Amino acid sequence: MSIKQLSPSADDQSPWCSPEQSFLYKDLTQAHMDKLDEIANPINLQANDYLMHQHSDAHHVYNLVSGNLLVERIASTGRRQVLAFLFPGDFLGFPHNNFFEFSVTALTPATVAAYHRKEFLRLSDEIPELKHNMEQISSNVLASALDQVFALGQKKAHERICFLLKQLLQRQSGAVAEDLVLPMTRQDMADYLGLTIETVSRAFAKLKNEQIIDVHHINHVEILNLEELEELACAD
Amino acid sequence: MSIKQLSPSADDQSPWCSPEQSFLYKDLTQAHMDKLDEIANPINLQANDYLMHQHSDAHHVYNLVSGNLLVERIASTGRRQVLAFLFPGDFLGFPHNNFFEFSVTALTPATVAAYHRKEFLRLSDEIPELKHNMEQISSNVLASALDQVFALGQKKAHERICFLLKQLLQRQSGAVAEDLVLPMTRQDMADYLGLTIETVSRAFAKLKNEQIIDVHHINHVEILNLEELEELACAD
DNA sequence: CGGGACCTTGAAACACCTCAAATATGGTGG
DNA sequence: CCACCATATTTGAGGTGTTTCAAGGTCCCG
Repeated sequence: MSIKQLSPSADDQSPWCSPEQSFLYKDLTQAHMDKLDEIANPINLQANDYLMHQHSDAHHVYNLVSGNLLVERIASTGRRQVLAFLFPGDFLGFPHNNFFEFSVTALTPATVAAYHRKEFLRLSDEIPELKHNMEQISSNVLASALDQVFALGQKKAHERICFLLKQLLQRQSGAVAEDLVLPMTRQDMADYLGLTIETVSRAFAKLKNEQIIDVHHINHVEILNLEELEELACAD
Repeated sequence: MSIKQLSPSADDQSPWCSPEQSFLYKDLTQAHMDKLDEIANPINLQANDYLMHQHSDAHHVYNLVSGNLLVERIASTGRRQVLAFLFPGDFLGFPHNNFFEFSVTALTPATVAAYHRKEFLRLSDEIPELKHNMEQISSNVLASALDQVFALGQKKAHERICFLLKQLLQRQSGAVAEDLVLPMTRQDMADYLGLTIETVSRAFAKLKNEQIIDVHHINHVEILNLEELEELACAD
């Protein structure tokens, strides 16, 4: 099955995943995009489906086409840390690790392009721009992880919530301050930010009370005071 | 000045930084090691010297030869997060980031090999084994960052201390359970683990009281019960 | 309309933080 | 070698933020 069958567009000249959406495709020629598409296998996930499990062999790498994913690590004690939320265009799976030290699950129905790791590596050796994009992506992933370390180490509960909201606003394509969609549950946010679900809930109440946000619907938030939110979020 | 002048060995056939010590040199031929050495510039640091400052241009990448370094990020609010402790053989500086989003300072007198970023990249394009080592190093750095996220998000104070001690025991070459050296201050540990200095001190007291460690000297610890320490440290 | 999952709110407990003081450490000059 | 100083660390008491436990409310879907 060709990956192109997933594309809403019937135009065979355009890649199924546009370069505007995905960092992976940045600066690639049409011919190179086609080569990538040739080795791509589409995977459709329902909400709560697992794309991969912790400690599994890393036979594939992935690119998220649509929907939202969650990356988590669960300890033997049952404690759960959410490591990342993924958005369309995000790349997943480090090609130089033989194992995935995390699980990945779908928050919403999602479509993922899967590449055999070896084929992908061969292609990235062949296409310098692709290799370069991979290096940039690795850099960005590390930067995100370090931002999370800073947030968990230094910020208070309501600041961590602002950190998350700011991140969602930046990374959700098409997100606007008037209607920010939260694709994850309060528990997911809590496990991402190193808090409990109750603390997350109280932090939302506090931010609402301070007129920084308004919660229109459980998963729809309006940013009323973006400046103040960023002030609270950053601290760097 | 040749980097070899730093080597305690007068043997010009052996690299100044041995492959046993440094991941960067893994599987490199003698000729390739020599090429690396040719573009290396030695830097000597005293304790508390800065190797680089946050937001500075990344003109170089580095390899730590001797001594211990600390990687930190300081927010505009003054809050400080220690991102990593570095040991001999550790690589530093992502070649695909144009800026350093952290500062690096010496905990002890240290020697660092500096490489011009562009020359280093040229060489890594030329030597596949070097490129491969870089990819492995990037993977390992990310893995460490994710471990830290888990620790900060999910672990209690004394568990975080165990996490740090276990890490030091693994990464300090030549470290033994009978005499583990702590090259950093309590404040550094606190800022690494997202705690205060007092909490770190009390966590040490608790672990000592429970006969898991013994504090021979401020910076010299004996691990009395490694199994229990790892049990507390891990939780994954 | 009913049931289950998710979310919010309240009260009490706890871990960690803050502030303050005491103690220990390491370096320096006599 | 010792006294002295600045700095780092420990310890104590009290306060705060977060968690825990429990109850009540909301939303969604059949």
